[in-house]
Amino acid sequence: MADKLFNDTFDLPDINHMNKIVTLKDIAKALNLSISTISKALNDSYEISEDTKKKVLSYAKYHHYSPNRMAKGLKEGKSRSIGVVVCSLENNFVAQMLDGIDSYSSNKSYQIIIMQSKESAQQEIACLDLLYAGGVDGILISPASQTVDFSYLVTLQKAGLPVVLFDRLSDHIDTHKVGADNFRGAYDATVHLIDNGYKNIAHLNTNTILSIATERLNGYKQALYDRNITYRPELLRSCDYSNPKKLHQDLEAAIHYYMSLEVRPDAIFTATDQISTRCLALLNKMGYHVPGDVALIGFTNTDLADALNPALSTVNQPAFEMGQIAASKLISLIEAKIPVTEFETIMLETKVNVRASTQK
Amino acid sequence: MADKLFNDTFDLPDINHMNKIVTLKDIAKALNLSISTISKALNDSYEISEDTKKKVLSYAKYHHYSPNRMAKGLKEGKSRSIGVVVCSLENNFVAQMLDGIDSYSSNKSYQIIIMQSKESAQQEIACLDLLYAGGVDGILISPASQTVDFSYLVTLQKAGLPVVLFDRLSDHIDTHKVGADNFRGAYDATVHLIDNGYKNIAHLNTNTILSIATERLNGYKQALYDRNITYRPELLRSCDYSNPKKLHQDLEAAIHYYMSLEVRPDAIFTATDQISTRCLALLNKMGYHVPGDVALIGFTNTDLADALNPALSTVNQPAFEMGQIAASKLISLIEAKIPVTEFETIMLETKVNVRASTQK
DNA sequence: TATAAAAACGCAAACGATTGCGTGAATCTC
DNA sequence: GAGATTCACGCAATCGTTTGCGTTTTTATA
Repeated sequence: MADKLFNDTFDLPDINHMNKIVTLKDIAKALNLSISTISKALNDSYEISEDTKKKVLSYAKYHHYSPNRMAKGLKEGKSRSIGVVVCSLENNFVAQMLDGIDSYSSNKSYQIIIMQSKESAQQEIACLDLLYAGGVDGILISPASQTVDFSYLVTLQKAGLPVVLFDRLSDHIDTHKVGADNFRGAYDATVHLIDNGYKNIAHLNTNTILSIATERLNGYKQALYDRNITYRPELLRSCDYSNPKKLHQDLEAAIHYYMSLEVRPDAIFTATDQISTRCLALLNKMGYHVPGDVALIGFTNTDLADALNPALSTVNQPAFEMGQIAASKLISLIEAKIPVTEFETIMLETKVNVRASTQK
Repeated sequence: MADKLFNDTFDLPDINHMNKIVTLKDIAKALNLSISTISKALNDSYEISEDTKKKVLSYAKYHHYSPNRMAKGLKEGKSRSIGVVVCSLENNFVAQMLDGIDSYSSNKSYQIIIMQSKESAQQEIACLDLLYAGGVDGILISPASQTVDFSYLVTLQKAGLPVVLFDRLSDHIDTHKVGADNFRGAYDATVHLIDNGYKNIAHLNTNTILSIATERLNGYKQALYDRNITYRPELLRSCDYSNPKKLHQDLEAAIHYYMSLEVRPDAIFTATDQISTRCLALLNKMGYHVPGDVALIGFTNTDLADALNPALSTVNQPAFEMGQIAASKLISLIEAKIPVTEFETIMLETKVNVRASTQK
C-alpha cells in the first residue's frame, strides 16, 4: 500500500507492467487486431482509423511497448547508432568533445559506440573494422597520432558509410571536417608570449603528420615572423605521445635539451593537451620555476588550469561545441536522401586564457 | 602498381573487396549451396563436411563476411552490448573506470553504450529506459548522487536484465557490486593527517545517501576515535555536486564557514574527486596557503595531482581495475546458464599518495 | 545383397518490425 | 438502388541469421 502510494506520486515512467517485454504480436493478440495494424497505428498511418489508433497507443503506452531495436534495425538496414573513434577516454579534452557528441546524438536518438585507438593506427583500424561490422550508421573519428594512411577510412566511405573527422583533420579524405582554428590559437598564444616580453620561445609539438601539428607550428612561426623574431629551429622539439611513458621520456629529454642551450628559451608553447600538463608537472619536478625560469602556455582544456602550479595559461578549444557540430554533420550525412558530394570544413575559434604561468 | 605493392605489405585487413556488404545469401549463391549450409559451416557445425567448411570459410574471409549484428541479435534475443550509466564523462576518475570496462568488454566482444546521468535521478531513469528499450544485455551503473530510489533498477533486474553496481554502491538492490574500500581509504587519509600533526581535521563530503559518502565519513570518524581526537560535528560539511555551479557555491560557503570558526581546521579531508580538486582551486583563489593555512587531502584519481599547487595528497582508487572487474561480473551474469541468486560485493583497496599538500 | 546407420546438405520456421497490396465493408454518387 | 469510392484492416514478403528436422546419398553391417 505504501509502495503503491509512493509509485503514484512518482513523476516517472510507471514500471509496474514491465514484467515482460511486449511486442507487436502481443498487442495484436490482446486487442484482437493484426500485427500490421498495430505497426501502422503506432506509426500513425493514414490507413488506420483514429479510434483504433487511440486504443493501440494507450495499450502500448500502458504496457511500455518499445520497438525492438534489432528488428527495426534489421528491417531498415540502419542501427541508429554511430561509432566514435578517439585516441583515449582518459583525456579531459576528449571527454568534453564526447559530451558534445553525446548531447546532440541523444537528442536525435542515436546511440554512440565509443572506441579508443590509443594513438595506434593499427588499433584504429581494428576499431573501424568492429564498428563497420557492427553496423553503425556512420563514423565520427579523431585519428590516432600515428595514423598516416587514411585509405581504410576512404574505403569505408566508398562502401557507403558516412564519415566525419573532428578535432584532428586530414587532407587525405574528402568529407565533412570539424576542427579548431589551430593556426590562430597558436598564433595568439605566441603573440601573447612575445607581447609579455618573452623573446626566446620554444615550441613543443607532436611527432604526427596530422595537420593539427603543422597548423600550430605555422601559427607559431607566423607570430614570430610578424613580430620580427627570428625562428630558431633548435627551439622546436617534438614528442611521441603514443603512450604516457614515451611522452615522459621525450618531454624530459626536450627540457634537458632546452636548458642546455647557450641561449635558453624563456618561454615554452606546448601544442597539445597532454604535453602541456605533463610539461608543467615535469618542470616542477625538475626544479624549474614557472614562469621565473621559463614561462609556459599550452593547448589544453583541463578545468584544473587554475589549480595548477602555477595557474596555467592555456589555449582553449570549444570542445563541447566541436563534438556537437561534428555529430550534427554526421547525422545530416546519414539522413541525407541523396548522396552528398559537397563537403565543408568547419573551423571553430580558440581562446587564450592568460594565467600566472606567463606573467613575469 | 605502387598502390598494390603498398597494400601487399600492409599487415592489416585487406579491404579491396569491401564494396558491398556480403551476407549468407550472397555466399550461398556464389558457392551454389544453401543459406543454412553456409551458416552451419561458419559456425563449425558437425553437420557440414570439412571440405565444404574450408570452401565457405575461405570465401567468407576473402569477401570479409561478418554476420549482421542486427539479424543475429534479433535471432538470439541478445545484442552483445552492455549499457553503462555514469554521472559524467568529464571526470577523470570515471574515464579511468570506463577504460577498464571497455578493455574487458572489448575482449569479450561486447559493445558498450555509455550514458550520463549528470547526477540527476530523473535523467538516470531516462538513461536506463533507453538502454532497456535499446536491448542491451546488461547494465553497469554507478548511480547518480541524487538517486534515492532504486526501485526502477530493481524492476529492470526482475524483468531479467542483469545489473551490476560499481563505484557507488547501494543496499537497496541485491546484485553484484564492485567498489573501493572507502572506509579504509578515508581512515588512512585521516590517520595520515593526524600522524603529521594535524588536530582539527575538517571533512567535506557530499549530500548523497550513497554508501560511498557514509563509509568515508565513518572511516574519518573511526580514525579520529582511534587516535583519541574528539569528533567535532561542526567540522563536517557537505556539498551538492549535482552541477559545477552548485558545487562551487557550496564549497565557497563551506570554506568561509570553516575559516570563521573559533578553532579553525588545520586540515581538510575531501571525500570525492570533484570536491578535492575544486576545493584546492578555491583555497588558492581565496588566498589561503596550502598546507600553511590548511592542509588538504582528498579522494581523487587525477593524474595532475603532482602538477597542482601544491602537489595534492590523494586517496587513489583502482579505477581501471574496478571497471574491469565490474564488466567481468556483469558479463558472467549475462552468460550464466542458470539464474544467479548469490551475489557478491567486491571491495578494492585504496592507496594514499602523500604529496606536498599535507606536509607542514 | 538387403538393410541399417551415418554423413552432408536443404527446407522452412522463427526472431520483431515494416509495407505494398488485396479485400470486405461502409459511404458516396447520380 | 447499382456502381464507384473511400475506409480500415489483414495477408504475406522481407531484412539476415539460426536451427530442428527431413531428405538424399554414401558407407557400414549382417
